[in-house]
Amino acid sequence: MGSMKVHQFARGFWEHEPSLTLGCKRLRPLAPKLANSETSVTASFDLKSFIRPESGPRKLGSSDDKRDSAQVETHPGGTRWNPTQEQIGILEMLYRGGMRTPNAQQIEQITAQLGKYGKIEGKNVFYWFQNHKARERQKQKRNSLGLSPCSRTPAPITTINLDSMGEVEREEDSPYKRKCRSWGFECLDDNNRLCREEGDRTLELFPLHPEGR
Amino acid sequence: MGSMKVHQFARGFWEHEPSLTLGCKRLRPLAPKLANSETSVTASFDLKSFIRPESGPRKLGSSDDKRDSAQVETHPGGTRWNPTQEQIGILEMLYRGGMRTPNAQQIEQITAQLGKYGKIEGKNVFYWFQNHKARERQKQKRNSLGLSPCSRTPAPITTINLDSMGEVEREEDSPYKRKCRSWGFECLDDNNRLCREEGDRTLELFPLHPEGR
DNA sequence: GCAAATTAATGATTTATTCAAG
DNA sequence: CTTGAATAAATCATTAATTTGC
Repeated sequence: MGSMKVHQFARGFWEHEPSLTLGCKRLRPLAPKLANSETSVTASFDLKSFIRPESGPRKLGSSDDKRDSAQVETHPGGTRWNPTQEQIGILEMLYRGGMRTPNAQQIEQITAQLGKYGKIEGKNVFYWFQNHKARERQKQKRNSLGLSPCSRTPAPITTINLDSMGEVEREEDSPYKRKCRSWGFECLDDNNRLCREEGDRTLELFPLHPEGR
Repeated sequence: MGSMKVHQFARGFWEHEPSLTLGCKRLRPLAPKLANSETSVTASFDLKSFIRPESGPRKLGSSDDKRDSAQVETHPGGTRWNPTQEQIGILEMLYRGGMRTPNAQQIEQITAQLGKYGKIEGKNVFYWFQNHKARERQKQKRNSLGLSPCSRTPAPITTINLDSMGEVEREEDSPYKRKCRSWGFECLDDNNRLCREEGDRTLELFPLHPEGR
């Protein structure tokens, strides 16, 4: 599958045909927007913003290329994460402690911790919370029909702190919290699948608003 | 904020009335504008429109970088992506070509291309496709009620290929395709916000299944 | 002719569903 | 059947465009 002789784009391929012939149906909301006639492209940000990281067209699998070295990362079975008892235990503990949607930092730490008990990636942690939350909710809903309608049992209070992890920051069920989940850098493996780099990064980017909204 | 919680709660109870939400909840009075089919870019606002050249140099030197200076419009604060005509044009072209859920590699390439016309990140591309697909679907559904019930107009066939990009691999509307979206590396900034590292990474992880599903 | 107020469009998140491995 | 993984639907939030009042 890795056939893509990807070679980045030929720089100015469409450069001269920005709007092409498709500028007729779903254009901007109401009126023309223009604003960015030429300036944006020549504006200099071009390189600047790119040299930031370590700019280096990584492998990108030109041909097969098996330089996987100690790439034992991939679990032997190569399928999905198979949590160990310890991992589940910790996760549930955190869940019971009130954690519902850990942020990046938390995920990072949790993953690091759980990593001691078996292979695991950040996304596994993320998904686990997502699924667990959802399923607990279903279960609860289901029970609410056969049990007292008011035993919500919000969640015990515990305030666990995963080692160096600060505190759990209860989150009740608060639907919609606009927490800015996010996207990390994405890469893909030999099978053209996306994967995730867990280590610590140079975090940055995303200037982000002062939060004061 | 708190009110939303109720909202969510209620949802659980009335879950059996999907259409209802459509009729009274957040129904947008919007009308499929599209009246302005073309309105070529006629420099009408001369200066006014010029005050938003932007294309923020998202460097983030990590140093003090407090030198907002030309704080004008360069969403240094990380506002949301504001696509340019060219970007939208290309995206729509790809969409019309059949692309619906680009994989990591595709997103990477598309982003690189679109980056020439303005700041953009991979997640923007991803989201764009998600939203566009969903909204096209809504629109279509809405129209199906007021128009001939069989004019599906599946979508033009084009087979565009983003330069070196193989082909688009039509994907019709196929709901659920188990394509393995993914997770990228995530990091967070000083405000504890998640952000994205764009550079190249040591891609790996994710053993993954042989695709044969 | 502008600028605040309104409104339509749409970017970004979160929750609900669905699929399938074990 | 349980549950990790992924996608679709719902919905929040922000911005551009349009109105409206002066």
